[in-house]
Amino acid sequence: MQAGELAGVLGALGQETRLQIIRILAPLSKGKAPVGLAAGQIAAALGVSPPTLSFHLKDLALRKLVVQKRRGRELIYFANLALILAALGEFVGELEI
Amino acid sequence: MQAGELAGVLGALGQETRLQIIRILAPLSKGKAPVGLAAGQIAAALGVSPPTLSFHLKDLALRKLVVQKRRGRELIYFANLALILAALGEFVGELEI
DNA sequence: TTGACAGTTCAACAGATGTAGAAATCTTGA
DNA sequence: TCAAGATTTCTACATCTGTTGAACTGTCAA
Repeated sequence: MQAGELAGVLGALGQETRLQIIRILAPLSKGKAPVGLAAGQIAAALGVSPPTLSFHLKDLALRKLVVQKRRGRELIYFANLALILAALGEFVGELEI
Repeated sequence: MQAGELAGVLGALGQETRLQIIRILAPLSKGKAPVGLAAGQIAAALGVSPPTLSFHLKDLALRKLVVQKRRGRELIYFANLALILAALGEFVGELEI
C-alpha cells in the first residue's frame, strides 16, 4: 500500500453513501458466483439519484474498491472485498504492533 | 457501533493529517505505560500549525479516537487504539461474513 | 433504423472542510 | 501577582465535496 493510499481508501469509505454502496455490494460480491448489482438497483436501494450514485461509483472505481461488468444495457457492480480487507488489515496490523 | 458512526470513524481517519496523528500516537499509546505526545510535539512532527493541529485533534477527540491528559502546561494526547481497532474489526467482520 | 432504457458526463451551486494568523484562555514558575 | 509558554478559539478564506437537472453515450428490441 502506497503512502497516502490508505487515507484515500479510508476517506472513500468514510462517506455515508459510499459506505452504503460497499455494504450493499459486499454480500453480493463473494462466493463461487458473485452476482453484483446493477447501478440502477443500487441507486433505488439507497434512494439517491442516478448522477449522484454514478459520482460515487466513479470515485470507488478509481480507487478500485468496486469493479464493473456490463450485462446487456446494465452495468453490474461488485465490491472489491479483497482490496478493502487487505487495506484495513494492513492498517490494523500497523496499529497492533 | 451506531448507524452512521462507522462512516464517521472512517472519515475521520480518511484525512491525511488526522491519519498521521493517529499513526504517530499509536506506538506511544500502548503497553504498560503509554507516554503519549504533547500537542506541540505532534504539530512539529507533522509540520502543521498549532491551530490546524488543534482543529484536527478536536475532531478526533469528539469521536473519542484520541484522549487527552494534562501534564503541566502541556496537553498530552493518546490514540484510543481500542476504539479504533474495535470499529475496524467490526467492519472487517461484517464484510467477511 | 429507431425508440426507449441504463447509465454517465456536464454545468452549476450550496455547503462542508482544511488551513493559518491573530487573539484569547489556561497553567506554571518566579 | 505576573510574565511566559502551550494550546485552543476566533476569523477569514480558498478549496474540495456532494448534489441536482440537463444533456449525452451506449445498448437492446422491435
